[in-house]
Amino acid sequence: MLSSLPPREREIVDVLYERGASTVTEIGDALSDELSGSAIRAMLKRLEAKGFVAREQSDRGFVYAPSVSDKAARKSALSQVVRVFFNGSATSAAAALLGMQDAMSSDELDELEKMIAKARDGRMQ
Amino acid sequence: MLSSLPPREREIVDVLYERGASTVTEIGDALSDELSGSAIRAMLKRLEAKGFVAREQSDRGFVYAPSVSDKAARKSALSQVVRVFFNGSATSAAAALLGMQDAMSSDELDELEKMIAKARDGRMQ
DNA sequence: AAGCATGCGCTACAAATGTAGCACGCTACA
DNA sequence: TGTAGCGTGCTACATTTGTAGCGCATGCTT
Repeated sequence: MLSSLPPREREIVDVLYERGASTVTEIGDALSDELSGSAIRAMLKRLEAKGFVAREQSDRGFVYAPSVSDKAARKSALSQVVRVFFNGSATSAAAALLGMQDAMSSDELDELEKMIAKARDGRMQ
Repeated sequence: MLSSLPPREREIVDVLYERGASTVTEIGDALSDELSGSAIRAMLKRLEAKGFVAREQSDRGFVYAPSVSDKAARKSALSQVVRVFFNGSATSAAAALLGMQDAMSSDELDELEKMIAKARDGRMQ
């Protein structure tokens, strides 16, 4: 569970999910505040020990990536917000999403309607 | 920002958002693992100092509640997942919500469609 | 070849977190 | 009226986090 991580470690895996596999330098750039390379490396080491990130050699040096699949992490994160803030109702959460500033484009709304229709079909039989 | 909290503190405010104002005992019951009352109180004290929870007297003793409005916290939490896991696309997030196990009831789907129509209207003019 | 910049791991250490224990006051009830 | 129990606050302490510094390799530049 990502939420079991201390804030800084959490921030770093977030960056990793956001940008995909990254080097220490890239992570440093992505972080909100300046942070020494060795500090970041120490974090990554702990995260690796805990099994949240994996690293591998590349031509740019070591790159780090989340070791929990995007899919699983997404699902877990969503369930968490739904449970905590929306009383377990995925619908309410979706509704809130609709209401956010960066409101969706018409195309996106279309697509969403399609998905709803599909969900309805699945439910029918 | 809730994500700046250490795991245990975070867990406690989550409980508070989930159940609303609660006593120390209730919080203890809601937590996944057994935890001494004084431990919980110490957490709450820190959370209070940081401005994340407020407490007030009630007939059942002190009750603690989040001091950041549900609305703001919700929004912030959603933005966070959308940014980190859905590349900033609220639509993708909503789609993922549709696909979750606790899939929605027909009624809920209906309601969601209404909301979409409404969003579309808002966008039109 | 000497010097310089990078990227790395290790270690150390201050600060924050997570937890338990103790002592107090206020019930309630034998 | 003692005494058992609960909720509270304080303090102390082990562990974990967050960060910087050092020294080592590697590769590039002149």
